Amino acid sequence: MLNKVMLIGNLGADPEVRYMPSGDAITTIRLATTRRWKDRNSGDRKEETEWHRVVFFSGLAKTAGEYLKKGSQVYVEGRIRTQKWQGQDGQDRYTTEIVAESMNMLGSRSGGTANYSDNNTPPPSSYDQRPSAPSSSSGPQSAPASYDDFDDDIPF
Amino acid sequence: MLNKVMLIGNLGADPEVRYMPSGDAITTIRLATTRRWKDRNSGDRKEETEWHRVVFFSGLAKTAGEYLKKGSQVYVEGRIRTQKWQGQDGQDRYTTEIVAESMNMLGSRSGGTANYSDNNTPPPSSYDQRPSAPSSSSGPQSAPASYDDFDDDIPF
Amino acid sequence: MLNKVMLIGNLGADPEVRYMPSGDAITTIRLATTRRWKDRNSGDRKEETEWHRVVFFSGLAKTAGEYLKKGSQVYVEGRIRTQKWQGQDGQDRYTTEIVAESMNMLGSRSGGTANYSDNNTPPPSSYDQRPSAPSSSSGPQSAPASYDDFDDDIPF
Amino acid sequence: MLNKVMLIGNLGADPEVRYMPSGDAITTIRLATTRRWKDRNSGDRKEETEWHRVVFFSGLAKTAGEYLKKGSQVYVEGRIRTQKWQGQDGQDRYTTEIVAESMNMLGSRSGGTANYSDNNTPPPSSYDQRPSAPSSSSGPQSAPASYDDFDDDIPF
DNA sequence: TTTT
DNA sequence: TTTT
Repeated sequence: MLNKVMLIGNLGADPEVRYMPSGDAITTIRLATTRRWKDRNSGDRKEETEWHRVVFFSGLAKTAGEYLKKGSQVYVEGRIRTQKWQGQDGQDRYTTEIVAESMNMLGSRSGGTANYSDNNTPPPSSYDQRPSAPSSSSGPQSAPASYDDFDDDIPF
Repeated sequence: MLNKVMLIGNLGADPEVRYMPSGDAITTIRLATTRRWKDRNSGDRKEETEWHRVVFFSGLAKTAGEYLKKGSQVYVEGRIRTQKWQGQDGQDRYTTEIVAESMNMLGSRSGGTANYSDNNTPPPSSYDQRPSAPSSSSGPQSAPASYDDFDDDIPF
Repeated sequence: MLNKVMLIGNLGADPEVRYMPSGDAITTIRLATTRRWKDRNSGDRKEETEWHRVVFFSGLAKTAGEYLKKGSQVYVEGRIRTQKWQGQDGQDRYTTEIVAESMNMLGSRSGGTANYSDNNTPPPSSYDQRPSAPSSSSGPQSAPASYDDFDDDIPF
Repeated sequence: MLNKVMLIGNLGADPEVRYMPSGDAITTIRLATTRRWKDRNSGDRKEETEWHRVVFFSGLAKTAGEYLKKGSQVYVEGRIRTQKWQGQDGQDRYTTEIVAESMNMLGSRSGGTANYSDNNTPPPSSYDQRPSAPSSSSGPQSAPASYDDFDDDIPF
């Protein structure tokens, strides 16, 4: 019942943003996580880089598309999803990806706004997707990417 | 920016349920997690049990209060919170607890309804708190503990 | 740098155990995690089951092969790994799996030994893989499945 | 049985390093995690900072003591531990802390060696504690802080 | 006491 | 393809 993925890594390229007929954004990134270890016998340092396809929906997609870029370090939390599709040869293929449920930009101490676009929007340091909440960022060209549209108020 | 706790353990006692003036429930449990290891030198088996105070709010509180009981095995995800208070001697004291953000009852394959109260409500196997959503379970004595009141629909 | 997966689910079939030339076991399971939610518009209950291929090595493989079976509920922690291979048509294919780093059998209070094989070995409730430690449980037919072969002693 | 904590935060002060009679280091940090949300009714932005006491042992303690400093952003994984002690008034007191099991320095792209001490040691970007392995980095002034002393080799 |  |  639990299907949770937590990644900290760097983007191999700028995000790709697509749009749904509804106007909702879908953003995809390629995220590298590198594991380092010493070989048990030889003592050699080894490393292995794993590339993850991460998909963001709704408000998260907008934020990811705006603030992430090639090289960014990011924390992503989400779930694993494997999708089945048909190759041109008619055979089944499977693609596994991470559906992001929240993200956090990391290491943004150094630059401040310099890491982000040319306006002076405060950078999103934390964002939690709340798919059920009404998409409050109404209308085109609303205020730049409020990255915390939803309430999180817990009594007491 | 990340403050996440994940526990799998058993309740040491039945949940305690309190009510706010607003009528919202607040449920508290004591959860045991046991770590087992072998002593490096002696080779002896060792074990250590840690007790956690876990607090549930809103809809989660209702569910936890209804379905959990002494001995139940449960997965809890949440965050750490330390609260300061004053002892009678005027000195500062600190209490650390886990604020639950979601939970999952475990091991409920065997019994089905037997693990729960006397009605034949299907047991809640997964529940995600969405504090911002309106508390839809309207009115007293509504249908027994809808444990997934909120939408989670993600486009595509 | 972080690549972490946490799953709680049930096995869709008995584990498959293979052996390396070295004699080490490699165990593979198919694990189902089910997500439930309500459709935002229709209000309908929905659910989606995701199947994960989980691979265990070394001591973990032995334990998983011995104690897990079809239907078992288990907690698995590990990392995502995608492997590339060639189809018969010469095209690249990718398979994503979870490399297990620790596991926990769940819900085994109720049943006790009934959930396990015919001897009265206590069930493994927690196991941490320590790949670097020597595989101490040497020889055939050693004491039944010591599931915690390695030291975890932390000073103080 | 699972007792896992994952934190990403910033150090409020330089680490404190103590030494055991055995010579092993024990390092303690204060780590801030900040949660931000919007008030449900007023719509006001709110934030709350939680301070965590994190304790590192063995090799991890050495690394944490050497490379972390006030303001550093770090990922810490560990477990919750509550210790009981007696106040001067003879009453029981409890202190909850996080026992670190691994850590990762974050956001160190910008600075490179500038974030670290005056030698040109490569910064530790990932470190996993393996308490059971022999503390191989023996002797004073050994090669500067090998942050991955232990083997992690997993057979295919 | 950190950080954004 | 990223990063250290």
